[in-house]
Amino acid sequence: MTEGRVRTRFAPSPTGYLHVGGARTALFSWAFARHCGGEFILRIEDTDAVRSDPTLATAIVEAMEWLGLDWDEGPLYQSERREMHDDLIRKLLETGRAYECFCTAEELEARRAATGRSGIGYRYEGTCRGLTEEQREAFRAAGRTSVVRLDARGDEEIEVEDVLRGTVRFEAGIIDDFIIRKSDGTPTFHFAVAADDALMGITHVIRGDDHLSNTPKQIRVIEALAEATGRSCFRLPVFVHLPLIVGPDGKRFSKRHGATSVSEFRKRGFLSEALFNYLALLGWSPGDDREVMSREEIVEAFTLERLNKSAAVFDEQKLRWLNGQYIAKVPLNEVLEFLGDWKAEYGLTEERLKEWGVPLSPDEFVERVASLGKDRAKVLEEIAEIVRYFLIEEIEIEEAAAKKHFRGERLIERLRLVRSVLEEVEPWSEEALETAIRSAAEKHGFKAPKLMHPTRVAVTGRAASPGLFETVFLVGRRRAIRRMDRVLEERLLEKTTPVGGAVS
RNA sequence: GGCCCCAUCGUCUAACGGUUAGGACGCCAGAUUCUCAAUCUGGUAAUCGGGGUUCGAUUCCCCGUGGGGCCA
Repeated sequence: MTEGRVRTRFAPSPTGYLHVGGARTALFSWAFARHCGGEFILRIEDTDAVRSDPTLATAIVEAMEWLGLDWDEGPLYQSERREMHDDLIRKLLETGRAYECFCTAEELEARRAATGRSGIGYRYEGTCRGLTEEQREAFRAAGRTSVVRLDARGDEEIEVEDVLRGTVRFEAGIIDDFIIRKSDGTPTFHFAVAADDALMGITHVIRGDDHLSNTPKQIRVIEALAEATGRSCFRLPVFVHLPLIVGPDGKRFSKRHGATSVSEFRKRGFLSEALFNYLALLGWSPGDDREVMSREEIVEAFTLERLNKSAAVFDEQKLRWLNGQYIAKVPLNEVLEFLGDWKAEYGLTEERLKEWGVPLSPDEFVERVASLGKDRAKVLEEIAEIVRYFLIEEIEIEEAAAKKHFRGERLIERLRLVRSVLEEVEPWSEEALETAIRSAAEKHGFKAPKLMHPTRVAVTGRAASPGLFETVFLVGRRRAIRRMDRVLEERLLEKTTPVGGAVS
């Protein structure tokens, strides 16, 4: 036995991807074990062969790894523990703590209906509890299948000791003789969970709030097992029932609220550290004003006492903010890795850049552009969109941007002026561009921004971009001029009568 | 419906009987820059309601209300 040593576990069932709610539960279990110098175990609850999918089990394991939630034992598969479960159920049968039940679904349904109130809250009466061996034989001979039920009778109320909620009392008789082995021979969830947690020496069962109501059943399983086997491992763990994560409508956070699985967030370009940090802060706080915290800092500060009792709304806005904080710190090469092969995707060859008039190698160009996107993105997947006009030939001019900056005195003249600067400036560099455009502005009596804003819109199609000179530089001399020309042409076509005089 | 849990700004939370109820996200202003982003300043905004207990309740107790979970 691991006396005194904290052991926690995370026990997802592979019926879906790792949900952020599950991930947070795992995170708290993990952080508690790490904080205490204890052990964290990953157990896959794949007992339900029908609904379980091995692919999903793999996906969950990967998501755990990605989040940095490493485990000391596992992944253990519950399905591989079948023999142990069978042995224990046999023991319960032998000692009379459990019994075979031959009631058919139809019989149960009829009795349920007879209780009225649409049958909600029906409790099995224990009909098969006192069956003799002869009666059982008769049922078998008649071709009836059986399940195994736990004799869960008790006169005293069941107390669940929960770290967050104190002692939660359930009235005696609230639970019936529930099934611990289904007719197909597989153990039920309540049985397997309780048995495995005990068998594995789990000291703290940290799980979702939704299991609180089922805990009395699991306590009954442990009690029965202790009695039937006499083994000391069958004693109650400390329970910690975490509040759920809910959507903006207060309902359990689910697909209809948008992305919910860890892998989706990963795909969209949320960083592992950011999601980890955010999840840690959802229902827990370090007690001081820290918000941006590393895994180490979280482990260091983590205690169960600082967990919150009420449900928390998943706020993607705040996640985005945190993610932005981490993106700012992440090295560019990691961002590039996420972005994939831009050179291939956008055809950024040596020749293409040369044709655009960008005096950079494809690698340099991609780095510069990605870096500009990185500085502005809250989520990695947004980067390509933010810097799109650097990557493609033809751009759309956003209407709002045009409306805002293609106006005012001598617009055409200003655009032509900049165009001529782009044509003549040497060398094609950020610094030279700045000097040339600013002096041209001064020379012709314009405030620099008067030249810059329309230029930005013409060259990027948008009212917002990185610094104008760097932007123009990266768009390239030829491509920038083409974009200016296109705007000039369209403006002139728009106004049938030429505006102002030709430039100089 | 029965049982159980929960309740501080819109959201995440701090304050474990005594604070002008603090911080963060968002939002709104301002500073800064050529715009955006970032950054910095300032502002907006909360103790669900009613009873108790107490010299004093966000905090403890009860009831109500609301939300959620489990039970099929």
